[in-house]
Amino acid sequence: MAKRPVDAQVSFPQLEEQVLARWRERDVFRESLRRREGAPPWVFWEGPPTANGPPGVHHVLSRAFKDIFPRFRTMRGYYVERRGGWDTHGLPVEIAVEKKLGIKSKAEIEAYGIEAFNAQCRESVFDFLADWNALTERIGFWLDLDNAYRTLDPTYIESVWWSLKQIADKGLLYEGHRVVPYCPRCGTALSSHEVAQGYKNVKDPSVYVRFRVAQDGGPLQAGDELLIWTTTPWTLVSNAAVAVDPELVYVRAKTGKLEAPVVLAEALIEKVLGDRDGVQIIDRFPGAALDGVRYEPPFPYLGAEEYGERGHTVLLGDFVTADDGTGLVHTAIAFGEDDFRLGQQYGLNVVNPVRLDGTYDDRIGPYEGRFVKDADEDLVEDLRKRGRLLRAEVYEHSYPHCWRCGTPLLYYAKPSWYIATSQIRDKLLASNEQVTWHPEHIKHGRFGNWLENNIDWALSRERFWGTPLPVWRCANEHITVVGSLTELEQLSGVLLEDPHRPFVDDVTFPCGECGETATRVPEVIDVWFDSGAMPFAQRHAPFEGEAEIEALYPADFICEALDQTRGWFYSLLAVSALLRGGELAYDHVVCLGLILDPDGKKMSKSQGNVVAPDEIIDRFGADALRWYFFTSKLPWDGYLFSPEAVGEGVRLFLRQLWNTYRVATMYEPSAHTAAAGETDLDRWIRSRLSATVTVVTERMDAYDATVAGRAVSEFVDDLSNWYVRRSRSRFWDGDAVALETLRRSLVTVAQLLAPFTPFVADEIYDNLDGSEPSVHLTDWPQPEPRDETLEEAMAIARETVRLGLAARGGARIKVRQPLHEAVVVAAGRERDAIERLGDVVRDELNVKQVRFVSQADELGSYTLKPNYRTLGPRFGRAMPQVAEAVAGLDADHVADALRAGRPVGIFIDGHDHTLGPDDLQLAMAPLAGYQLEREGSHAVALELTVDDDLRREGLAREIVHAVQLARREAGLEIADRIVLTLDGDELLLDAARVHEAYLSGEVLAVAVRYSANGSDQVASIEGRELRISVAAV
RNA sequence: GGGCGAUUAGCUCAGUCGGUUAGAGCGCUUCUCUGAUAAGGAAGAGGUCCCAGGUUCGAAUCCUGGAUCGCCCA
Repeated sequence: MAKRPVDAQVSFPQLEEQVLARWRERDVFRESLRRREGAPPWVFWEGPPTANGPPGVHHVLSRAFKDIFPRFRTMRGYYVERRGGWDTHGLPVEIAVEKKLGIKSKAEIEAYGIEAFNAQCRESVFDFLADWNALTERIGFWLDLDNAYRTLDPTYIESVWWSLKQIADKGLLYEGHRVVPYCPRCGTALSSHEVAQGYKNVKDPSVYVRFRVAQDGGPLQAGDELLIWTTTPWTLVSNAAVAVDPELVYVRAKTGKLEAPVVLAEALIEKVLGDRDGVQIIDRFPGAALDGVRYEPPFPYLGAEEYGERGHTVLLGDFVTADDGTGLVHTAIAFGEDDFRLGQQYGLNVVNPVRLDGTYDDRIGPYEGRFVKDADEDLVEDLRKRGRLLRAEVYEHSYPHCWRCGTPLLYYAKPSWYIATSQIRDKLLASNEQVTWHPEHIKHGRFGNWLENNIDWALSRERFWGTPLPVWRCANEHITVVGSLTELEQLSGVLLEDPHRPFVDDVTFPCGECGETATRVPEVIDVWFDSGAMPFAQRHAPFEGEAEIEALYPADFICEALDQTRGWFYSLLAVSALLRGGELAYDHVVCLGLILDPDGKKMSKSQGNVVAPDEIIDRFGADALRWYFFTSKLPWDGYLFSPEAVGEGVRLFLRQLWNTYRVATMYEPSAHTAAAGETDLDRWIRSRLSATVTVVTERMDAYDATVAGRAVSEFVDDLSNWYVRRSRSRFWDGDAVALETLRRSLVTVAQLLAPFTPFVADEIYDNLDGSEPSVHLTDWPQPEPRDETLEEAMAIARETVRLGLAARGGARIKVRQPLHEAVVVAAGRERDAIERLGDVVRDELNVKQVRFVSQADELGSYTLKPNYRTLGPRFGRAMPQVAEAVAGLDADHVADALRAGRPVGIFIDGHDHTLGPDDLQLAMAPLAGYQLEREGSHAVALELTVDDDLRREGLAREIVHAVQLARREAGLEIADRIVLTLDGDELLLDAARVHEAYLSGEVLAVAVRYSANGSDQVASIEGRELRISVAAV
């Protein structure tokens, strides 16, 4: 029996707090782990969030999915360690601290002191830890927060160092150049995220410049002019080469305005030269023909020899388009991504005449010391004077600026440390190949493409708060990569308690090769490497615990939002591949979509459309929010989030479940009903339950919470709207079998729901069963054998009822008015089904009997349709003729034939063909004059004649209804016995007398009196007056 | 500019292997039932399956191109 009464007006948020208290008291989470000790492990990795801001509703999404599958797997018998983790390093943390301190540049940070600055960072990353921990618990995300790993811990950093040394030992760590968006004023590179914040529409010069060909080459002659276009004249002083598309068609042409022939893409003649008519094309050739042509640079400050052999020549590039410009692209190695890559490809030296503060160095003679952007105008004027300018315009476009100080960013080649991931691309792809992605398209789409185009991992950041790059270098450029704190101690004699900057910067040691002093390079590493190292770093491996990293891989399950494809999903895979080759890093990934507001806009603070999780949870509860995320749609396409949508789930599912559960606690089983035995209805709901267990298990095994959850909700609907509804009178009688069937169903539902809505599931379990301290400590239910015949029969019976009720609706006869007969068209299995469940059908339709006709003739006629699904493949092109032939058949005749098991012949294209029962679809057509509802091959008709007996019976039911209302009006409890006094219209009183036993039973009257009474309530039944008095006894 | 995804009823979403009357819930209208739970049941209105081509006997579904939105990258 239930331990507690159940409040119909439950507050789910309050209930959840009670359940949380019970979990704490009974130590349920830890107990769930203890009980599975020694069981097969199922490995989950937590992708660490940063706790320097409050958690949002999108964090609840990922945390809900990170919870549901571990809970499910635990119930399935696995040991699922769930260790929390915090990402603690990185530029966002630094920026938050800069804001707090009111400083804006690296110089200011250095002035403030790196030690003090990093101390601030260390503190701020846990500013919102309490919020995160509270939310994690409140939403029922079972995660070991007490032992959470933190990327700032020396043990964690040491594991990261170890892995970097492994990578360096394989020759995959190197220093190279990289073009980054750089703010010359702040003296720092910006992350892509920061760059995205700072785009502004600006007017830049747009100049077409003439480069004179230096010597004959290919189709060109010395003195010809290459036309190039740029919006950054300041980069022309370090022009290194010109790029053309090898396949694009170029021309050598004479214009009226210039003496020398010019060279440009044919497609752009009009755009560049203004008109086509005055242009005389001398020669046409593909860009490949220009390969190697030597030209004179626009400015004399840096000679070709500075760049190497291919300096100031035409190169072939795959990024050149004929969309704008001239089809010949000015290439300045140090100032553009494409330029830089092309330079690498052709072995050009990186020559950068711009200082870190954005001014030219002494190599650019007259311009030395000038801020590059400010030199644009003078440089253009210089070109004009020397006859090197074709024309100069103003060009409006969007260009990135520093979001902090507004300075235009420069794309700028800087030295940087790389991991040569492009060398292990095959291993990355091999590892990805073994991953099961949800949704599947990520694998060869977004993620696979990204891996295919893998470029080396730019590992270093010139910042302060991060894992220091464990690389030491001496004056002779000898490199030492340090793999542990102990190793550093052995080299230097210093054992660092805190390996962060600035302490680590002070550690030096004599170089192992030459004995010169080695000092650490200044960089810290990309935070993504931190998180990618979590599989081993969270355990301080290989220094503690597992000495073999291999034992820690792979994860069975990880889950993050879509934006992690190039983030954590990549860093995990890459770190794994760097250390372990192409082995599987993680088996299943659930990749969640983004949460948008109801208008489809991304939630952001500046838009003011952010929904705080507490707002939803306080109103509807955590179960409601979880349920919404799991079942409202497939999670990877993103959500249009609104509180109302969450509320709908509460109303439609949680309330229905709760009320069904409440029914199960309202009635006591009574001994005398125990022998009544099990009915078809009981067997039906058990079979449905079993089917539900099967489907939920299967879908959850496949990481499909959506379909699994919806299957549970369909079952609860069947339980509530059919089983409970049909079992009311048995519950009222205390039928032990019915009550036990309901209770058992709900306990199993609670188990199925435990991973979805852990609070309400546990409350139901605890109150209805409670043999374990929590539903989360039970084993996942096993399906029992099903009775599919009965399930099908019930479906047919319910369909029959549906049609019958529709027929009543059509005839406008209330359900309370009994009718003699329902006539049902059904044969074979269908007839068996309806006969078997005849009580249900008669009762629901309120008819005295159900009569069957096996043919439609009495109620309507058949129509006939070809089954395209079977006939299409067979007849193909002849299908229209088949359809025509079928339409020509006599439907009733065919129905007879098929019923008798005889095939039907048609004649097509001079051949006879035989059609079987599967090839034809019979449907009912209505016949006039009957109150008939039909659908497909089903039909139900009602006999509408109401005689006096039926009329009295109908009136008796109306009276019952009226008395029930009077009881309620009088404030009586549901089980109160009454003395009933009736007076009024004689026809009504007559009906009451005839059906007095029925009436008394329904309204719990110990006696019925027919007389006038002072305290009457007046009811009107079909316009006749009935005065009712109810007196509790 | 490139990649990936999405587009189905007023709203939120399903739609299996291509099969001929495209579904559900919510909302709306009408009715019904209430000893059934802020419920239940019946009926109704509501659709250019984003657009245009193509493949096919047959396309919401497959192919090509385009539009719009979102994400990622440049």
